[in-house]
Amino acid sequence: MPFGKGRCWRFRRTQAREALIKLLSRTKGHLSAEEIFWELKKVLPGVGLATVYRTLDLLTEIGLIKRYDFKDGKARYEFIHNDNAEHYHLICKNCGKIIDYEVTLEEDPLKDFKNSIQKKFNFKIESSDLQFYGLCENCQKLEK
Amino acid sequence: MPFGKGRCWRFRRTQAREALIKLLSRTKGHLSAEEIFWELKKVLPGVGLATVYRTLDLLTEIGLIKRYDFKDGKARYEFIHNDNAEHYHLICKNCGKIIDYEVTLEEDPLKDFKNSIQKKFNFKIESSDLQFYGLCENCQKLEK
DNA sequence: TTATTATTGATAATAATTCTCATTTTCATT
DNA sequence: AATGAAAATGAGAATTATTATCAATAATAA
Repeated sequence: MPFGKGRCWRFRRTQAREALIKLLSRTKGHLSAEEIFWELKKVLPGVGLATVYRTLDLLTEIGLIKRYDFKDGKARYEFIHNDNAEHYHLICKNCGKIIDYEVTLEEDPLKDFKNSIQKKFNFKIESSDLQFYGLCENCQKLEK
Repeated sequence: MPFGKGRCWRFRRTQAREALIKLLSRTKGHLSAEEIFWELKKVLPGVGLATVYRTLDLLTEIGLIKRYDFKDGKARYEFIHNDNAEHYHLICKNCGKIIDYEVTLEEDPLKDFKNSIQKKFNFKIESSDLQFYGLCENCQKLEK
C-alpha cells in the first residue's frame, strides 16, 4: 500500500487518491474511468471526473494499477494485486465477458519469446500487452 | 486480390475501395486513418474521410487488412501480405519507432500458449493482439 | 498558524470516430 | 446503351473519451 502512516510517497495524500486506491484495490474487474468516477462519487460526492483521470494516470505511472485497452473505445483499469505475476485477458467478442488468466513470472508463457526478442532486436522490453479475442464456452454453444 | 475481372465480391467495386486497397497493399508501414485519407486524396481528390473510415472497417472485417492500436490514440492499419504469418510489433516508447516481427504460423511463439488457452478455458481464439513496449537499440544508447 | 505549492472541480477544448442524409455510383436487368 | 433499385459516397454535424485551463481549495513543511 502506498499510504502508510507517515510520509511515504512523493505525492500528497489526498482524499481522492486514498479513496480511489481503496476502491480499486477492493474491486475485482476492469472498470472504465467513468465507471470508477460514479463509484467514487458514492464515497466522495464532490469528486470531479478530471481528478479521476489524473489519479488513474498517476497510479498507472507509479505502477499501482494497469491500464488495458479491450477495443471498446475506452481504457479500463485494474489494480495490480500480485506484483510477481503476469495477467492476460480473454475477451468474448459475442457477450463481452472478460476472462482473467494470471501466471507467475516464472511460468509466464511469454518468457522465452520475450527473451528472444530482447536478443534478436536488442530491444529492451518494458511492458507487453496481450489480449485474446474470440468466443467463450457459452457463446460457442449458442452459435450452433 | 479481391478485385479480379468479373464479380468476385459481395460488395461493389468502387473507385474509393479500389484505390484504398491499391494504396495499402503497396505501403509498408502503419498508417492512421487520416494519413491514409491524405494519401488517397492524391489519387482521388474528391474522397471523404468518412469513406476512408468505412472502407477501412470493411477491409478489416473481410480480413484484408488488420487494425492495430499502438496506444497513441488512433488506430493504425496494415495490409496483410502474408496470410500464413503472425505479425508482432515492438514499439519504442522513446522515439516511437515500430519494429515488425513476422513469423510463420508454424513457428509462432504463441502457438503452445494459444492451444493451452483453448483447452484450459474452452475459449475459441479468433484473434490475438500482442505488442511489446520498450526501448529500441538506439534509444537505449541515448539513455546512458 | 501560516505560507507555499500541489491538487482539485468545473468546464471548455481537443481529437478520433461515427452518424445523418441528400446525392451519386454501381450493376443486374432490360 | 438505357433503366431502376440498392449500395456507396461526401459533407458536415454529432458523439465520446480524454486533456487542458484556471481560479479556488487542501495538504504539507515551517
